[in-house]
Amino acid sequence: MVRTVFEKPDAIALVAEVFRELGYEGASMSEITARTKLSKGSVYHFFPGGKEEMAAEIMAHIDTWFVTEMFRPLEEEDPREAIARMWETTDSYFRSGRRVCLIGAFALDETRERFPRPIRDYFHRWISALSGALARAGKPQPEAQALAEEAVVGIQGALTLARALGDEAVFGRTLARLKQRLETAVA
Amino acid sequence: MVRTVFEKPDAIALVAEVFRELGYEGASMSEITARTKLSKGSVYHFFPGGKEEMAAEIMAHIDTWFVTEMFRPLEEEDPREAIARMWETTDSYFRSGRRVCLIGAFALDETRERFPRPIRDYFHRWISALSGALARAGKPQPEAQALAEEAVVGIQGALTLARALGDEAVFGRTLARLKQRLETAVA
DNA sequence: GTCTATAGAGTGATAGAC
DNA sequence: GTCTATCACTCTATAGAC
Repeated sequence: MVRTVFEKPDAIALVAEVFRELGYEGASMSEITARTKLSKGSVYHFFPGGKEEMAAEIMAHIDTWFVTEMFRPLEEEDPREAIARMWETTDSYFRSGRRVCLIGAFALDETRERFPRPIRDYFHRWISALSGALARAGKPQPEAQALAEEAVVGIQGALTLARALGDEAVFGRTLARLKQRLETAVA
Repeated sequence: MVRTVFEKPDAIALVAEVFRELGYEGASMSEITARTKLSKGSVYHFFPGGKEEMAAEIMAHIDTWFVTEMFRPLEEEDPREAIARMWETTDSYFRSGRRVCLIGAFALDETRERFPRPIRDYFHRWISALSGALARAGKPQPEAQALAEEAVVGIQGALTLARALGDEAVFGRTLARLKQRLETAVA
């Protein structure tokens, strides 16, 4: 019998991809154990609260990653540089449109009722971090807020369309268009 | 024993709302029968193929509705009028952002693998109908296609954000912005 | 009475929890 | 692995339209 030792951060990342691909209801325990190679014992060792705890920890993990890699730079560093890096981070995180937004997917069905706060906070912070950066780059407040909202809306929509059309190019075109528009706005 | 008689179109519409709210995997037979008041007997009478047939008929029903109310007008009628009506139809169909796009939600998880064609065709036809209308209104082709894609991307993104933020206003703002942009483009 | 659509208990399989 | 609850689905009795 071969025993593989997992660390909790690995377990979170592995289970996250199953939820991302199948959604909350679609991610059955048997699919989770089959796809991750984690045993049922390991899964309940890491997540005594079961599926609900797995999803909560995954969302917290995603949120922490975005705060570190994107939101705090937008809030604290040179705004033009942070915005430029945001497009690269977005493209690489979502694998140029091949990976969906787990939190966006959770928002669409009743999974939202289980986790309203983390879902709301994630998008709210993205928009407000970007809006703040645009404001520091010289854009007056109401337009900065509108542009930030347009960008996050566009990213989510492009992820949906890329999956629906089976054509990731729509994601790249959308990012390029939004990047151009924000650069023009703070030029 | 009280017997309620349903017609198939009513059954499709009732079941559609359950799928729309819960997603494909989340819409269990017990939720479907509980929420629609259809008995299991009725459900399997109308949809002998079970859940898969229900979802297929629901998507066909949605597609037919959009073709009649939106895509054919965009393809055949006065383009400026049809585009103006498209914004009203979109706002009313999605209940100003309170109702999600079932086909968009299906695209995000493995449900897409069950119904790749209807999902792809729905969005493809929306974009190409709108692109054609913009072209007939005088917009040169490559820009018409890009604007149409931007509009459909924005609608989908706004539906996700409206649900995620629990704030339907983002949907109204997005529709207003896109409407303005397309009108400016063909002015 | 006939026939079709509905009601809802019952089926084996599989879910999540432990 | 074991548990119970719930899953998708089947089946039979019968209500109600003719």
